[in-house]
Amino acid sequence: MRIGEAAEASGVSAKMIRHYEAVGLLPAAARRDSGYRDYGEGDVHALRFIRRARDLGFSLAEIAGLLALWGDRNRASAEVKRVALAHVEALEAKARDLSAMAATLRHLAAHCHGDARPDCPILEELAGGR
Amino acid sequence: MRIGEAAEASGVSAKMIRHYEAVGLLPAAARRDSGYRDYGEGDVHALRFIRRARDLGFSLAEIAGLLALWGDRNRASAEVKRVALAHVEALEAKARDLSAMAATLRHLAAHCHGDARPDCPILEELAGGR
DNA sequence: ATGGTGCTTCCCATCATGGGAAGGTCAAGG
DNA sequence: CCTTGACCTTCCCATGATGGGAAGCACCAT
Repeated sequence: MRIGEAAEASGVSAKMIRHYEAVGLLPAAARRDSGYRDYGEGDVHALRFIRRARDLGFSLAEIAGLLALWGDRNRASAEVKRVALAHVEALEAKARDLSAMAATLRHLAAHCHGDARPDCPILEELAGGR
Repeated sequence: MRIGEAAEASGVSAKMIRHYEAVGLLPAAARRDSGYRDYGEGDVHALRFIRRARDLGFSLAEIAGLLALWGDRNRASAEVKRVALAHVEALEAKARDLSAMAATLRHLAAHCHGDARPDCPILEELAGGR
């Protein structure tokens, strides 16, 4: 199938499919005489794999590792688990950071009148009001 | 003071100070005869304001708005509060997304033996194993 | 005057993604 | 047979915030 159909079938845009090939995440696709890229079911599976991994927040570098593990029948599941849990830690840390920012800001906003008056603890805090 | 001292005093790198000026977040700094940028206390206050806003996850575009509000003595605090709460929503949404990813992945990892055997529900899920 | 430190501008890289231009390919229909 | 339109190709540029590094100028202490 052509790249547009592979994109449709996998949920990865044609633009990104070409990009993944360019950065070496995917092997160079087969070509028709016309020069068009030609994909099979196996390629679509790999693309779906990548999309799901992206949906779980893995970077392309991490996905490259996961693809290698996926393709290695003798891999130890311990290795996969290690990569996954390291990523979980990173996700949770980032989530905590964002939640902390949100909490701080929500606290400041709670003390802001939010009316026509100009005084506002949010700006005062940003300006270094302590 | 020169840019290095302003960077030291504000916690914003010299590189970023120049960048903020280049993108219009800050007015062009005063210059000495030598061509060196010259900063005063007011500039350092603005830089600290930016750094604190960045620490709370505001984008440079949002900060531009906050700086304008900060400099407007007649602003209504309602406006500031509105911007802040919209940002809180965005932060919380992003935190939820990350937490959801982490939870999904942690769940998958919990069902992965994590030993020398090759079978692994994490890869199976990514491969679309349902 | 010399060395070292700090400043200047300019270009490049990151990471994942998309927009868009210029031009080639192919199938359907007049 | 030729046109039209949808699809493909490559290549360049942009995003957002930050940093690295090079080439060259300014300044200060020795």
